[in-house]
Amino acid sequence: MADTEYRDPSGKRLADYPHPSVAVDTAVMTVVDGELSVLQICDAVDDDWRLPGTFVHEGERLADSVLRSLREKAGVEGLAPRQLHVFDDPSRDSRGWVLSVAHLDVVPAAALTIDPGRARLVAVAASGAMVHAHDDILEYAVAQLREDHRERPDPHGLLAEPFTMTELRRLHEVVLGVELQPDTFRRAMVGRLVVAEGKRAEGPGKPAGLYRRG
Amino acid sequence: MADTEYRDPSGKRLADYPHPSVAVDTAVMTVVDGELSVLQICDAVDDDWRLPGTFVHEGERLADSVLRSLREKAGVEGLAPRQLHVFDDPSRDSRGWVLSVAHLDVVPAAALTIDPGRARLVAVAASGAMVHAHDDILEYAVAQLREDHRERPDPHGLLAEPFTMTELRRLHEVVLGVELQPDTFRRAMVGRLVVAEGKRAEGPGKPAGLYRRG
DNA sequence: TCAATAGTGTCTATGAGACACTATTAA
DNA sequence: TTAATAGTGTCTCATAGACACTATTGA
Repeated sequence: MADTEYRDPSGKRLADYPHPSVAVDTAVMTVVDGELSVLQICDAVDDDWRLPGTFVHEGERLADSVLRSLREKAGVEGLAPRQLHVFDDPSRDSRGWVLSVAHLDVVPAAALTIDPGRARLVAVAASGAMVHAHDDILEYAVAQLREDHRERPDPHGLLAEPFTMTELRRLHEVVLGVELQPDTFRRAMVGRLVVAEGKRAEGPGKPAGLYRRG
Repeated sequence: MADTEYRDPSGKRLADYPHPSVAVDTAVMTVVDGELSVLQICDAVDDDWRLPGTFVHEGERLADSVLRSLREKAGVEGLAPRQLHVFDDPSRDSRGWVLSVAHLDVVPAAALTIDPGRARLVAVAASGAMVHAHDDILEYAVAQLREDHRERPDPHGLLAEPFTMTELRRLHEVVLGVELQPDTFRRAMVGRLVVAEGKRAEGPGKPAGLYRRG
């Protein structure tokens, strides 16, 4: 793949330039126990909590680096990593010149099997400071997640289908961090959903209709 | 800055990992002659038109790499580069494993002095294919630019202050690629502008009031 | 005066929000 | 029946869009 004969106008080969280390760091987000939560791992070196990440391997796509880091560092199978931002402050990482490409991956809690020795899920509201400015990454991730949930119903498939309108609303309330009017929410979302068979009753009260994502 | 003693859990130093080349490629956008336009340079190697870019120098911030590449490759003084996306397809660049961090920089035409031997401004609508999938970068840039112009008046300062409401509307029409209703546009924007002194008449007709960005 | 451009009054359609009402179940 | 939850009818208010009107200039 690499054309080792390539030389730039000044005669230098690609390998003659100094190269940064390129890492991916990922905010794996989910909703569990009515809380918007993020996956943290315990850093083997610093014994600090941080977001899972890894250096990019040769010829690897960034999304594949993300999925590999989640498997190796947290024993978690990721889904669809999405680029957020490149953090490029040269003093950001004490190990040297590292560019970190922040990612967001949203995974239903049901698909996350957490090994307590390696990883934990922490509510975003309660998540303390992490190393290497990983809090900044979390901020980007939450902002992106909220943006996604403002228009579309359950855009990342956090709910098991079929789901009730109330379940969908509670999900959006948790992600957005605000209470939503049931009637307004229903009218905004019903056109973007498909009706599913059957009803579901949670305790007393009229059974709720069921929906699937469009 | 670099801690050369750092070793990861498997005993490898940072430098022992293979490293990608990291480049920045920038869509410098402006509006000239009523056209949304992009700066292209003529590639010295391939003799193809492309977006200006460079490899990132050691310890350099990405935004500084962008500004340097614009100075060196196009003789242009950039303003405020903004990250768009990392293009990471390993086969994207024939020279080898290159990650390209796409940027957008919006510069008023008045601040762009184009050396015809090195660079040119091309209307986006008429811009043909560029090398290394630089067309993808342009798509991201245009989408971002339109997003910015949907809410805020002249968000990147393309107009010289003070300006008339009609000048502002024509700018937004060019960027968004649609015609806008003068009255609706005025009412949407007037609250986000500050009134400036004086009037300006362009030919016959009532002289227009002047505004500045908030 | 007329032509041309700037700016406003106002009607209408749309949609968000709020509230009250109806609907359907368990106990 | 009552309590609880689901879902709808409808009023109000804010806003976008459209259109017509007024305002102010040069020729």
